[in-house]
Amino acid sequence: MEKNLAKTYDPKAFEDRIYQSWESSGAFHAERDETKKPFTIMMPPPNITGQLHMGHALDQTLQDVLTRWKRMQGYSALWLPGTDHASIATEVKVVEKLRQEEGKSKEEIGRDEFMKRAWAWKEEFGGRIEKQVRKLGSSCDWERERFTMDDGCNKAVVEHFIRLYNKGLIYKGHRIINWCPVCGTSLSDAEVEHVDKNGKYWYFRYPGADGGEGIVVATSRPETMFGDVAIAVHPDDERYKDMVGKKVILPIVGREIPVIADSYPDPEKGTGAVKITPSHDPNDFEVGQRHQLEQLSCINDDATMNQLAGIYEGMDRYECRKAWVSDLEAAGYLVKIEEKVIPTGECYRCHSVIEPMISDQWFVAMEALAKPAIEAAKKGNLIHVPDRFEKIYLNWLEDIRDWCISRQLWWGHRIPAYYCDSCGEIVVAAEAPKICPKCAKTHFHQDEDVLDTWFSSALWPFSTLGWPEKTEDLNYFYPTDVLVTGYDIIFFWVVRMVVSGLEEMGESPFKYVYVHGLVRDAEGRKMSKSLGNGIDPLEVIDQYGADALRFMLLSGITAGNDMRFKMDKLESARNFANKLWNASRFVIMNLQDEEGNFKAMADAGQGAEALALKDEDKWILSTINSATAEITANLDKFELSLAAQKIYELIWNEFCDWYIELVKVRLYGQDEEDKKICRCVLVLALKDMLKLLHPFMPFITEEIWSFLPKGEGQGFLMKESWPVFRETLRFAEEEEKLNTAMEAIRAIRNIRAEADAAPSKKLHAIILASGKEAQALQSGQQYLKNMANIQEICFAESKQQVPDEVMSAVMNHVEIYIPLDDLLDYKAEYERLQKEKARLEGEVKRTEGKLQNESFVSKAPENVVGAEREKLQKYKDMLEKVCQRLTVVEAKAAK
RNA sequence: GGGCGUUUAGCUCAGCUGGGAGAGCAUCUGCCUUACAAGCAGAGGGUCAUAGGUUCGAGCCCUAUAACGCCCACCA
Repeated sequence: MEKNLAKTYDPKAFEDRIYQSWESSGAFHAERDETKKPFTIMMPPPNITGQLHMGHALDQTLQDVLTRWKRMQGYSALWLPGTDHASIATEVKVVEKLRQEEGKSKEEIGRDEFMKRAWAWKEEFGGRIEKQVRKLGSSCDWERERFTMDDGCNKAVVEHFIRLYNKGLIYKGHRIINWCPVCGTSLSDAEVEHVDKNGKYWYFRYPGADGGEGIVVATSRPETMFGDVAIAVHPDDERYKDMVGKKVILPIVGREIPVIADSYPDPEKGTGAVKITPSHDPNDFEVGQRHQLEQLSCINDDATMNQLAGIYEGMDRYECRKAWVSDLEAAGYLVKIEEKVIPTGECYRCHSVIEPMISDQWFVAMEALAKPAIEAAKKGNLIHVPDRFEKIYLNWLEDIRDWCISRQLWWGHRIPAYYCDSCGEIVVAAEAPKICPKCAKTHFHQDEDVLDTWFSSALWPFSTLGWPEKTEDLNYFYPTDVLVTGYDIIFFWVVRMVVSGLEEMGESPFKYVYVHGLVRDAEGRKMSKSLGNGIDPLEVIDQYGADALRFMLLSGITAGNDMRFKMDKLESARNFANKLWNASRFVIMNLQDEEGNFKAMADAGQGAEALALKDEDKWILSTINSATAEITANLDKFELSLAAQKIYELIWNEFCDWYIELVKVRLYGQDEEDKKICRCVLVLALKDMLKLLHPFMPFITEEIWSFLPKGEGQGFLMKESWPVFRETLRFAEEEEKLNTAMEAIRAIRNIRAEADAAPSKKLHAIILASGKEAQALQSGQQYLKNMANIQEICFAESKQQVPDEVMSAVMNHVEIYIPLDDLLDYKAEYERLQKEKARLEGEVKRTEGKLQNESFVSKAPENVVGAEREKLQKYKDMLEKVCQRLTVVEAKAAK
């Protein structure tokens, strides 16, 4: 067993091992514990077809940070994982596999056989993504893992369906829906993407049946003309007043159709006359209903033309369009062609053009269901982070249309509706009825269709906790606390979860919706398979470690905004891990003797306050203490990125750059009692920082933790308590003192660099100081000596004691002089002082201006005015000193 | 046609309730100093898109404009 960390940071050496030990010890499992408050997050279930991508990685990281943080805060934190059956996506893949491997279609093997293949697919690939999620370090409760098509979820889906049906909120309707001819199924409105495409308006003449001129109509879809049943004009349109009620002839086809008056046509658009095709256009469908028009379909489910298209039967819709237009043109019906951008609906899965079609489908009546969901957000029972997404959420709900939930697929939850073979009576029930309530016959067949994937996803926050049973889990963990997801599925998922949660549970399924953006590539493009610009999180983890990936994904992001994936950010995160690794190695080294046993430490049983702390000890403890408060406040406000940045600065800038360096001289010194205190503070500080960092970088912090001395009953870091701010660890005076010393150190280092004095060269310093600063530097002499490599410091009483041949720096109440003999570079100093003078003059001018402004003095808060006065004094003071020095240096530089 | 976001250092982005412009990377200069060169020390670099307004005070609030991006919308 190694006693200290390995020489180099190698995440591969421990990440998997640590994850396994967490999981096998049950550390992720959330118990119902009435002494604790629950904290619940439902993982958005990844598709079983999916591979882990960067979007998941971000999503997972955000959730894991929140879960680990709350768990450390003492909540019973449940993060429930699972996968989604992804009806269409999976079916497409299984069909494809079947075709490739066996050359068969799904119809050829039949429904039962197909379902077997699909389940086999699920078994094979469903587990893949779970392994990948583990790689990220996600601390979810695998013992409660669920699948949207497992028994419990199935039950919930059927129950929900039946309940809505019985309330009249689910109905079967013969309506126009979005049809994807390639996927071979209907789609909901949300599943249709709108794309602007270059197209045309063709203007055709429909001659009058009475031999008159008829009407010219523009259309972007000539191939639907076979389904035309009327021409509509606006009742107030003078041009067509006489035509209303008359008939026109459908060109070539010869069928007579009426001219009707309806408010739908816009006289400004096209010719003001619209051909009405109720079967292939949603607007025309409505017009058709208003006027009881026939519904003539001319396109088949696979987007070929049917017999209504006559000689074009069997042609693809676009082939037909071409031929039909040229035939119309030849026959003299084409009036003109106009280039036009046509808004087109595309299938969100396969991007083929949606065909509006009339068919029998199941719908959820949304209007009544939407109301409570709107209320929930308005009343603040549902809070969006950032809040602008509330508007998007509300807009969608306030303008909601009925949701088409049936899909002409096999993989999914089969609709629990049964039809009597004799009389056609519909019975909605969990199981096939024994006897028909209408005709008393006994043969039934189940509806062939399955439900929209999102119908089951909508139940996820409570179906996973056992609903419809009244389980203890449901009672304890519901409603959940936060839902974390990307803005791209607000409509598909978030809205529907809220709706069904309110309907079935009477409470919003979560209090907060944390919405994150997309992870784009370095050029800002969306990562996509077709572009091939995706970056595989697993490869990144392999190379840089999961901690680096997680930290990188959280750095510099804001809720709701997209981010770019940059390799240099990743390296920076990895470097940070490395920095922590080495600092920890240093700490551990100093705790141990040659055999690796822990040396004696001052007893910190009563806390750091009980120790004989030196100023720098108080400073670092105080700094960590206030950072703790800030980081916690950031997390409370979902400002994960700011929290991550603060812990980064704390570890690197404060602890590594200053505290470790300050304390080295003590560790290498002779005072054994003081060494004990040093070790103690180092461990205390490191432990607190590891805790603060743990939610962000769980692996490295856990690994380091395992090497540190632990108290009774201490095990995993992930089980430790989140640090809290302690009033007794606030040391304002020491902070001020150290800040003065640091400023002086920086000033001396600057002079050294300017004068090109080697870092190894010992220097002397003469300091002229007054007030608190004088005291701080007097008692902090050792800091300057160690940190700026000063051999001797002389505190002068007056300028007279300062030799001529020096370089200088001016601080508030402090002047530092460094004799440099041959290395003197007055020119450099002159330039620096000039700049400093200009800066100070600016500051003096600005503050003076403010203070001379009477309304500022009278209206601004007192403390602001006071601070401004102090600043003015300080700057004037410094400016005076700089000017004095400048006259000396100017003369020297001139020589 | 509506709505939203972004515009801050060369690049990628932070900037909490309005009170002296920040980080990472890149650049320049020194350093292999016994935790770390995946590092240390020092330095340079910004009219916070533009124009108005509110305010004692604006990167932040209001109005308008521009560029880029996104979402929603049933259009022939």
